Amino acid sequence: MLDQTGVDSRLPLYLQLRDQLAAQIRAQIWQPGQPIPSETELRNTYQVAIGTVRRAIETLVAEGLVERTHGKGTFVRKARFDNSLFRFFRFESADGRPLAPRSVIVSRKTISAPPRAAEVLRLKPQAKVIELLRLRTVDEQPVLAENIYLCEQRFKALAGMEPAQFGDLLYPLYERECGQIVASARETLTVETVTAAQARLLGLKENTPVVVIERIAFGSDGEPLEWRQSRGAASKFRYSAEIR
Amino acid sequence: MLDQTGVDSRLPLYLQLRDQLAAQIRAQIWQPGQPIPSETELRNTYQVAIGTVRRAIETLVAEGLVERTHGKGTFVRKARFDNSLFRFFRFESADGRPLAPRSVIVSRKTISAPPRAAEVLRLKPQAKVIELLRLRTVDEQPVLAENIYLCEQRFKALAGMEPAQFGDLLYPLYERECGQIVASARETLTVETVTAAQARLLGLKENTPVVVIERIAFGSDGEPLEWRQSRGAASKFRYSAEIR
DNA sequence: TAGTGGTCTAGACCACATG
DNA sequence: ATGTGGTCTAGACCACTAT
Repeated sequence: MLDQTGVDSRLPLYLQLRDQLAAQIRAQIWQPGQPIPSETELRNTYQVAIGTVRRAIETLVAEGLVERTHGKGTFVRKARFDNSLFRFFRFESADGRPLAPRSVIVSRKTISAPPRAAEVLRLKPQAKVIELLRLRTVDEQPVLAENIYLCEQRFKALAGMEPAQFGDLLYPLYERECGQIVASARETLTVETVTAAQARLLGLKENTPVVVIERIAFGSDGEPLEWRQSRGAASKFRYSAEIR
Repeated sequence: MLDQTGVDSRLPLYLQLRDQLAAQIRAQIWQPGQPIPSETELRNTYQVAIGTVRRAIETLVAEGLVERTHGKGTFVRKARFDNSLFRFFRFESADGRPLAPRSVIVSRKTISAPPRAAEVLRLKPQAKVIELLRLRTVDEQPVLAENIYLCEQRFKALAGMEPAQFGDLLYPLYERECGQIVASARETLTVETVTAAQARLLGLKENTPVVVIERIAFGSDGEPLEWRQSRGAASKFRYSAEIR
């Protein structure tokens, strides 16, 4: 029925099919923005009922891997998701024009994982991780300081590149250079007073309150890919969430 | 097919059925915690295919109105949702026991709606609203100050009651006394420094940073029911959210 | 063992997008 | 006109829960 490339045949059929499709998306066999085969085609190639195909695709839609449009088709979703952190800090230039945040990598090191990083990324205690310190600016003003941890295994390619070449957005970089696609994230917000080092980085007075956004970013298989802490002045912060 | 009590017959069948079922849940014909009729029963009474019944119920599940358990049935969900705001502030007593927050209504007035309240609750500019000021305490210590606005029409019953009788949780009260069930909410978080009045209420020093949680609570029909602003010391704050 | 929801089939027909 | 996804039917069979 389905060829058995690593799918668990104890799962319901529609989930086995979902896994097959997800695997092909992950393997970039169907490129982001491009359509996947139609329901009828999938029914033929996998020899299952059309309803089962639909169920599998509906699952992928719910997970955000694909998008459907009525008469057009089912398309692999581009990871537009990035930058979404940034919308939580509101910065408006005087004339209200939209402002593009810039990023500077302040440092990049390969170190053995701090205990908390290893725990969050589900690595062995002394596993290697890449640590990035990154500063995000708007109109030359520093606004966000970020500590980012990545599993060295998965993100080897970044250890060899010039940090200046990383560009302003990391998630497209992860996708392009390391084949790692961020699909979802969990964020935890707290407020603390700024440390001396961070006050210097951000150009804040000491004891200013800062918001800390701790983010764990997950791949479409649910594995944690990135652990990130972002700090910015609390006074410029705004965050929205839906409940239920 | 479906009897036409206010459902839009231009909608797909499964949505018409969803609306019918949702109406009966709202009308308390099926009580929270109790099962709704089985798929087969619904198929018979409404004369639609079983798949259509399933689709309608799946929609209700997604909206959080009912819960399904395999061999048991489909149950109207109890609004356990309450109290969820409170989990965003972490308070631990010295011995780590779980602490029940207490509530005190500091004031209750019926006033004509402030502009922002009217806007949020989608009322006419000078419509009457009930304004509650409420203080939440843990171990006798004040921790959260809340301003709450409710449409007077919908929540008439509260204008007549003794505020001391309200109890510690408002949402069950809304449900019991006014038949209003909160199904979802949108929260927006910001940080500001405390005003003198609130500093007094919360027992904080002036200029302490506080987190403001502005919440709009919606009924299952998507109508805004309550507008609430909660303020608490930023140092005791913790908030989690899933993205995508 | 009976009753419930969960999976799966094999279609028909409709609505939307595009050439 | 063709091809896509969206709705709907009328079942069969399986898995879970309770008695």
